[in-house]
Amino acid sequence: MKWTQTLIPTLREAPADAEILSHKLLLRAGLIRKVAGGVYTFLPLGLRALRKVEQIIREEMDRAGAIEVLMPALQPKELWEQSGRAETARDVLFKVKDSSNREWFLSPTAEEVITTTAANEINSYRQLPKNFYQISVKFRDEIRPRFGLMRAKEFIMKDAYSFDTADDGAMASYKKMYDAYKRIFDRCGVQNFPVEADTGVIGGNYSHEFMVPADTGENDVVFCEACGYAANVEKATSGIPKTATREIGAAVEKFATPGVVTIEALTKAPYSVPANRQIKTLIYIADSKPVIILIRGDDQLNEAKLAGVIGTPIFRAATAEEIFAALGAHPGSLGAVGVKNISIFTDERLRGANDMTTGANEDGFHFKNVSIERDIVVSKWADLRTVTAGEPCAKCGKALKIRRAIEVGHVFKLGTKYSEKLNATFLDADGSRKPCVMGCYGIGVTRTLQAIIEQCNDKDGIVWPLSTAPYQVCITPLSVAPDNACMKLAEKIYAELAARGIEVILDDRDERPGVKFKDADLVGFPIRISIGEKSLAKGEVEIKPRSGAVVLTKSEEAVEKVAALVGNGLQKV
RNA sequence: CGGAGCGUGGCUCAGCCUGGUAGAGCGCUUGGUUUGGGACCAAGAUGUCGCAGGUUCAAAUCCUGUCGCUCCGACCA
Repeated sequence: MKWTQTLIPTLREAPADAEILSHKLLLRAGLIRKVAGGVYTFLPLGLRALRKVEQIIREEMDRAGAIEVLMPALQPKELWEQSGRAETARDVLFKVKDSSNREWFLSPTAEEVITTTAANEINSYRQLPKNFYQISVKFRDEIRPRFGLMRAKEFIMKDAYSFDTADDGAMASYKKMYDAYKRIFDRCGVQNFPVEADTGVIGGNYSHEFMVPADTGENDVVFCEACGYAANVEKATSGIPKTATREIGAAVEKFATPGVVTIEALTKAPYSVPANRQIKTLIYIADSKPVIILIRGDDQLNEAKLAGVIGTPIFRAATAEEIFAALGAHPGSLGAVGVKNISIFTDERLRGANDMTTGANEDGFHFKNVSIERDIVVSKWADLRTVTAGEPCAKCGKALKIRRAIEVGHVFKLGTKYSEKLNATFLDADGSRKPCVMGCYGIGVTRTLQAIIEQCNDKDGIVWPLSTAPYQVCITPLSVAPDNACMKLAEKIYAELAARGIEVILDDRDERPGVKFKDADLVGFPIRISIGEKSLAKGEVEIKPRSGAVVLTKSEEAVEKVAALVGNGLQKV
């Protein structure tokens, strides 16, 4: 490709609405342009890099035995009603109507469609297992798109769906995808690691996310350097001790706490109740009914964990009015002592706790000497607290750490949730009809592209891994006059590299050398070949890896050396 | 949806407080001089100051509404 033929609109300054480095570089290097918030056009260079990521995914999915299909973005509303997700996923669904007023959803994923396909086309255990995948545009009605391609309304995703006859087969399919994901992200040239994950509203019971470490990521990952434990903070647990049981049998006692409405205030004189001897009482509305959540005063509720036990995907924190209606007191004076007819979910860390202080459901009063199991009717015990850095690892006891990361892939073991609802059944060898056991596996392709840039850059611009660079080699003749020796040699090397299947761009712009060098660095081509009159007079050209030093090379050896660099993945000249 | 901020040429921004016929740098066009890390000189082109309404002799500037964008929060397959 000739630079003047394509369009690479580099920018010296980043548009003001780009916040994080990778977003700025995407714009400055001329890879994408914003059409609207969360909606982007891929320009030629950006598309090439995107196709590289897609191709790696295709190769690894194919290697893992998955088969490619393409499903519609436009999906009938009825299908989503059948699975129940029209309701549970309503906030992220783009809804459209056609001219005859029929309702459609723009697909954020395709469990419904693929499961229907399986229901129609798979009848026998002899046809299983199967794993279908597609790479396609997906839509999500993001409340707040941000960070360029990271969180967009429209994005490209690879989604795959496995169908097995039984649990052990489903586990094997899951493992294949897990291994394929590791290969995919390694090949993309980014640091990545799998973590145990929450399953969210997609359902299922076993899941891992693939994370790219980055301070600008939107996930907190808890990990243990000693034993390798790693989990999304939504899922993570620790070996933190339960609340100490004390040898005090005194009865519950009400005491006045005028104006005290925070845990913090109660820790101070004259009350001096440490936060770890307080019970925090939170009210949520689940399916229109109030529920009480109890956690220790020094802990934070983990809503993802709560979602797993509360029994409905539709819940939210209660308003002050709803709280008063339910308990007769305002936030800051709430408690569960003596409460009946409201479900009480209690964090495991409070099991056995006594000598605790909590609100009395009367503004301005608290109870002390509260024993959870004696004084409160707990509906369900569960792990509801959020792990914090420094807590002991549940597996090995060493201190846990927390870091930010970008979620680029997610694998789920789904079970039979969708196959039952959408009748994806098969006739087993024993003649019985069974639902397929499913798994689903997503990769945010456009997000992965940005994650690569977020991780692979320096002060001058992007530093593409060879595997995902839009072009592997950029040839920079310092003079572009057609009869100039530099340009003639550039054309020759260009043709020879291209003939070897190397992806090469020739910067044939009539620009000053500085401009060309700056642009090549900004865009981040892995290898630059500079051809100037000074070195050419000695029969040499320069080979410069993007992140390495210039190597002077005899011009007739340049093609061979660059081909070797590309061939061995840029290890050495 | 709650809180904060911003909309002025392709990009970055000044001007607004204190109303008086719209500016700078970069980019773009033309000519010339340059030519190994974002050159220089000269001459140009490019704006309904987001949109609508109001106040005023006069509005980029003040007021109201509206749309869009960004950040924090809530949300997140």
